[in-house]
Amino acid sequence: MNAIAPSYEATQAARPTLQVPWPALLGPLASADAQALDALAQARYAPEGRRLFSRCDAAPALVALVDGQVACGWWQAERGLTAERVLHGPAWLAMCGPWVDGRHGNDAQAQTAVLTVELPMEPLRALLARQPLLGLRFSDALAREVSRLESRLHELMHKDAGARLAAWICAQFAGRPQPSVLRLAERKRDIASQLGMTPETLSRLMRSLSDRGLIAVSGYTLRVLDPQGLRGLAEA
Amino acid sequence: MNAIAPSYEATQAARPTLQVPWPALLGPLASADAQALDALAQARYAPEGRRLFSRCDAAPALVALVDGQVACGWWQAERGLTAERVLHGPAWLAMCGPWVDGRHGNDAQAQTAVLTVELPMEPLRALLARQPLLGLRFSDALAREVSRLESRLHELMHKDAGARLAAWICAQFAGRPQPSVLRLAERKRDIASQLGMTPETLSRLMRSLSDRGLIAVSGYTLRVLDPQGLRGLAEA
DNA sequence: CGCGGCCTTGAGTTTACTCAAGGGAGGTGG
DNA sequence: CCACCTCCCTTGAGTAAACTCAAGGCCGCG
Repeated sequence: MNAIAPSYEATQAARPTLQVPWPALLGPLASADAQALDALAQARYAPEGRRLFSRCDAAPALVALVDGQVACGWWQAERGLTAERVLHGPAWLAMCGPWVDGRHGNDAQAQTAVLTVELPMEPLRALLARQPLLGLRFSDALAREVSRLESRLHELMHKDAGARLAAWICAQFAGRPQPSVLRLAERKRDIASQLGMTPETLSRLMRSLSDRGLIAVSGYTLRVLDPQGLRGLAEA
Repeated sequence: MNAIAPSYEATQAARPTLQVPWPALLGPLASADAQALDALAQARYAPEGRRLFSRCDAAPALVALVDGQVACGWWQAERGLTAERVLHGPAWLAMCGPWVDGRHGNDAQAQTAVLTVELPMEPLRALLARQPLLGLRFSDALAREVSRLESRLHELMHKDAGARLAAWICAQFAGRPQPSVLRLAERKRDIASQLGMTPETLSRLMRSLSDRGLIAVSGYTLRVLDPQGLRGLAEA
C-alpha cells in the first residue's frame, strides 16, 4: 500500500492544505476534538479506477471519503465491481471492519479521483478513551449506519423492484427543497445494483414509470411529475 | 407503557433478583461500569404474544433482551408479524433507534415470555460521557451490528434462496463444537422470512437438500451429512 | 375424537433474470 | 469533418426462480 503504489501516497496530517469536513462525518464537534482527529488523520489520494481495498484485507484504520466517488461492493474477475453502494464524499467508507475484526467486508474502487483520510484504529481508541464526547459522536455515526442498513434490508425483503425504485427516487429528494429535478450522479447500472436489480430491469421500470406519467426521464436527468403517486408505489 | 399495561411492569433496578448479562451484550466490563448500568436499567417482564413496541413508537431507551425469544419485523393486520429477525436472549433488541432519532424502526413481539431491560438514553449518554471505556463497548456493539447487517444485505442481493439457506445452516454451527445436529429454535416460517423467502420455498429447499444427501431433516431436527458440500452451495 | 396450527406438496403464475442485438454519446485518429 | 471505436443504455424474446393459491397431512391439545 505504500512503496508499491506510488501514486497512492500518505501525506501525514496535511493540515495546512487539507480541511477534513469532520462535522459532515460526525456531526458538530468541539474544535479541540477536531484538531485531535486532524492529528491522527492520514490523507491519501487515489486516481480514478484504483481499488482502495478488498474484502478480507486488513483494516487497521477507519476510512473516510473526503472527496470524490467510490463504489463499494463485490469484485468479480470478469464483471468488475458490482456496486452494493456508491459513496460521494464526504462519507464514511470503512466504518465497521476496523472496530469489529480488523478486516474489510467489502471491495472498494474509486470511480473518480478521490481523497480519503484514514484514522488508525489503535490511536483512535486511545483518543476516544480520553474524549468521551467524541466517542459518542462515533456511536451516533455507527447507529445511523445501522438504521440505514436496516431500512435497506427491509426494502429488499419486502418490496418488489418497482417499489424499491420508487422509494429510491423519493429518498433522493429527502431533505431537499422544491425542485423535482434529479440529476443522476451514478451510472444506471450502479443504481440498479444498489437496488438489487439488473440494469435491464431498471431500464424497463424507468420506462414503465414514465409511460404512466409518474416521472419524465431524459438521459441522466429525471423529473418527478407525480410525487404523490410515486410515494404510493413506494409503499407496496 | 406503565399504568396501561399492568402485566408489563417496570421493576426498577431489581438488582438482588436480576442478574443482567452485560458481558454477553457488551463484552468484558469493569465491574464499576456494570454496576452503573445496573443502576440505570429497568427490568420489564412481558408474557408470550405481547407486542413490545411498534415502528415509529418513541424509543427513549435502548432495549436488551435478557431472556426469552422475540420476533422483530413488520406487523401486518391480517398476517401478523413477518419476522425479519428472531432474537434469543441475551441480545440487543433495540440498539439504533434511540441513538438516531428516538423512534423504533421495527415491530417487536414476544414469542415466549420474555424479560427485557431498558437503558434510558439520556442518562445513558450522560454515563458514557463520564465513562469513555464503556462508551467504546457500545461502539463495538454497534459496529458488530453494522457488520452483521452488511453481510445479510450482501447475501440477499447476490445469493439465490438455496445458497442463502445453505449459508444459514452453516452459520448456525459457527463457534459450536463437533456435533452436526441442529435443533431448530424457531418456527420454519420465521426462519424462511428471515432468509427472505416463503415457507413453501424453504420447505422445498429442505427437501431438495435432503434428497441430495446433504442434510437429514426430521421435524425440527436437522443433521448435516455433508458439511463440505453445504459450504460449496453457500458460496454461489 | 375433533380442532387449530403448522408444515408440506402440487399446479399455475408472476417477476425478474439471461442472452443477444441495436442505438446513442463521447472520444480519438485519419 | 468524418469514420470508427468503446462504453453504456435500451429493447426484445425466452427462461428460470420463487411466489401464490389451494389442498392435504401431521401433531399436540382440549
